[in-house]
Amino acid sequence: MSISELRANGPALAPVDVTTIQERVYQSLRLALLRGEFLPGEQVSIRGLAQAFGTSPMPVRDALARLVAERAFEQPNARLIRVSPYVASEHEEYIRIRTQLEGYATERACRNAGPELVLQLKEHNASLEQAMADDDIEAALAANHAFHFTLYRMSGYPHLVDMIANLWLRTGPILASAQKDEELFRRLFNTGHRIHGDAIKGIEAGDISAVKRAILLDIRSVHFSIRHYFQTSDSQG
Amino acid sequence: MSISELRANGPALAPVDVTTIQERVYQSLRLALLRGEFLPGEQVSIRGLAQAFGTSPMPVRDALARLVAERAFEQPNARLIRVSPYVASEHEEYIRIRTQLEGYATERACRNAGPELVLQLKEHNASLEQAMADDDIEAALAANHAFHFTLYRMSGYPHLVDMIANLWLRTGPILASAQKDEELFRRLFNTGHRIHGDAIKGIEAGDISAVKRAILLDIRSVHFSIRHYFQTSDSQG
DNA sequence: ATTTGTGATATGTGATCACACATCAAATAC
DNA sequence: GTATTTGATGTGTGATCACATATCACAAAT
Repeated sequence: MSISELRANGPALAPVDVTTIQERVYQSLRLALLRGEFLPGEQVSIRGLAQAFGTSPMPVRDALARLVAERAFEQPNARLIRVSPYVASEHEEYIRIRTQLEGYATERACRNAGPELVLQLKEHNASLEQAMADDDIEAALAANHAFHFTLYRMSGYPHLVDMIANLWLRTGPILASAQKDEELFRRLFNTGHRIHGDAIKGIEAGDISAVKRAILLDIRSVHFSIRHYFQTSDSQG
Repeated sequence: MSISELRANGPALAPVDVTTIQERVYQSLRLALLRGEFLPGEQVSIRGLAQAFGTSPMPVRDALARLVAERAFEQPNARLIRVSPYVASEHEEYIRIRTQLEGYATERACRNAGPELVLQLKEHNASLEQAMADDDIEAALAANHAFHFTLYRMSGYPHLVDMIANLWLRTGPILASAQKDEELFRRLFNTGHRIHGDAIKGIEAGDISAVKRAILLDIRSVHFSIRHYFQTSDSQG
C-alpha cells in the first residue's frame, strides 16, 4: 500500500504535530503576551509556569530564555524573570523605531499592492468593526494584528516583518493591558478602524504617502492614548 | 572596619566576576561571530562547543538558544544548528533595514552631537587607519565597529542601538568572512576610512543630511563589495 | 525600638542521564 | 553488481537532581 493510497483512506492519517514541547510553550507564552494575559512588570518563575503547563521545567526554561533574548521578558538579576514593564521613555523610543520600520514596510508594500491585498485588508478591518460591536476584546486585538501584518507582509521582506513582529511582542502587554480601561480600549480601536479605512482608500488611490501617513497616525494615536492611560492610572498595579 | 575602609585597602577586594558560565559562553560566541571565526553556514554542535569551552553542554545550549533567537545562528531542523548562511536576497534585505535604522540613529545622534563626539570618532577612525597600515584585520573590524556605535549611541536610544547591534551580529560573519580576500578587505576599509572622514566633517559643519548620506554610503558600499565577493567566489566553502 | 543573626523557602544555573531519531557506512541479500 | 537492511554514532530534547544564594519572616540581642 503506497503512501498516497494510505492518505486516500481518510483523515485518520492526518499529519501529526511534530513540534517540540518547548516550541508549544513558547507559542503559548507569546500569544498570552499579545492577548494581555500578563501585565507589564508581572513576575514569572520557571517552575511555576512548568506546573501550569504540566511539563518539566526544562522546556519552559528554554522558551523563557528565548523570550528574554527577544526582550519580551527581562531578567534584571539572576533570580528574577518578569514581563518587561512599562517605562514611558522606552515606550516612546519603541514607537519611534516602529515608525521607521513600519513606515518603510508600508511604503514597500504599497509598491506590491494589488486588488487582493485591498480585499484582505477590508476583511480584517470589517472583523475589527464586528469585534468592537460584539465587545470581543480578543477578536479586536487579533483583527488589528492581522490588518497590520497582512499589509507588512506585502513588503516582500520577511526579516523586516519578523523584526516588526518582535517589536509588537515587546510592546504587546502594554497595549493589551489597556483593555482594563474599557472606554479607552473602545476609543482606541474605533479610531483605529477609521484610520485603517483611510489607509485602504490610499492604497486604492495609489497614494503611497497617504497610506504611510495613515499607518503612522495609527501608531502614534495608540501611543498617545497608552501614555495617557499609564500617566493617570500610574502605579495601580 | 567599614566597607569603604576595606575598599580603601587596595585592589585585593575588587569586585568579583559574578557572571554565569552561559553569559561568558554567549559573549565568546558573539565575539567570534563578529571576528569572523565562524564562516557563514558553518555547522556547530552543543557538545562540540561544550568540549571546546571546557564546560558541560548545558550553558552552551542556553547560549546557542539565545543566539538562535537573535537569528545569529539558525536551526533549520531539529538536529542542525549553524551560522546563518549568506543568501544574497536576505543580505540585501538586511542592508535596507540597516539603512532605515542606522540612518535614523545617525540623524538623532547629530542633534545631540558635541565636540567630544567628534573627538571620539576621529580617534576611532585613526585607529582604523592605523590598523590598516599594520595589516591588523581584527583591529580594523573593532575600530570600524567602535566608530559606528559611538555615533549611534549618541542618538540616546539604547533599544535602537541594541537592534542595530543585533543586525550587525546577524551579518557579522558575512562581513568578517571577506577577510579571506585580503585585497577586497583592504579596499573595503580604506574607502570606509575616507567615508567616515566625510561623516566627521559633516558633523563639524552641522550638516545632518551630509552625515546621513555618508553613513548610508558606507553601508551600501560594503554591501556591494560583499555581494560581488560572494558572486565570484560563490560556493567555494 | 532598632538592629542583627538565623533558618526555611524558592529561585535560576549547571551537570548528568535517558531517549528518540537522523545520518551514514558497512554488511547482507538478491 | 546493485539494492536493501542493519548497526553504530552523533544529534537536540527533556527529566531529574545537586547546588549556591537571594529573599523574607522571625527570633534574639543590644
